[in-house]
Amino acid sequence: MKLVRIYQCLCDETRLRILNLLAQRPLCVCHIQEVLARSQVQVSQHLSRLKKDGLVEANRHQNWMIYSLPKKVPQALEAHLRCLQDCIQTEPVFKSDLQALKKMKADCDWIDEVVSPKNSTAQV
Amino acid sequence: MKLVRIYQCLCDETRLRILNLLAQRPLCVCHIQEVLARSQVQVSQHLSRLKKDGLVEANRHQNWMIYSLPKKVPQALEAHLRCLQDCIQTEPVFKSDLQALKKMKADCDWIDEVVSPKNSTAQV
DNA sequence: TGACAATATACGTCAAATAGAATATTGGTT
DNA sequence: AACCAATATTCTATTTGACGTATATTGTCA
Repeated sequence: MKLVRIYQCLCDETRLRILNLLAQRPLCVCHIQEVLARSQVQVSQHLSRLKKDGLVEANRHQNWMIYSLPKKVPQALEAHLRCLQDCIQTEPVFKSDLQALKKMKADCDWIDEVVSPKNSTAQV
Repeated sequence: MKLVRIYQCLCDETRLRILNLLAQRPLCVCHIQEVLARSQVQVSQHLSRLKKDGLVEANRHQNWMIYSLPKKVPQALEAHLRCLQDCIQTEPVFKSDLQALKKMKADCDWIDEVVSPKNSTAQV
């Protein structure tokens, strides 16, 4: 993957906010939409942009698309995502996004179950 | 400095190539122009873009503007520039730019003298 | 199957970024 | 002062990106 592509993905604040959220946990579109207070279309478009370049991956579960950071990414990308994580919390938007996310914890706990079920028969 | 600004600077390949060159040594516009085989205007415009956000600094020496990476940059920027440096050599363009630069070494050695003169009276 | 919920895609529009041409600026030289 | 070399700026055309509206897709459930 070309280096410049990474930066082209990261050069939009909405996408940075999305990645910041996904760095916490897998989420479905509606949760992201709610935290960012952006339209469904906008969130969806940014997500598909990120997916196109492999910065996120998507898995459908029933009606919901669960987006997450891929477990395994190219080395350059991994380095940059780590660097991003190191720097991002110094900015208020990102911090408050995480707080908003925490408040919704109950709403998205089921996702953790789906992604890494403790009991493999316990599917929703 | 806002994080997204950093990425907006880095999301253009020409600018990445410029930064890659400047990571080696201070250079004047005409050298960059030659290595990148881009027009004077284009190089100048990208440089002024980078300067606007503090990714490079400029010092005039006679007819020449000497561009260089600032010694001291904000922490987030520094982290990202380091990350960039770690990753950039895996791509052919950047590697060959450095080789082209080496071939011009003789042409730009005077810059090193100007930037950090061994003998302070030895100005061109 | 019909209706609904969650998400995606298509298309048009507007703003911002890029590149090129022409011109301006700055400093040195004669 | 006239001229030249190096670089910057302005103006304009073109491209690209973001966003909104409308619509399509996919899966669930009655």
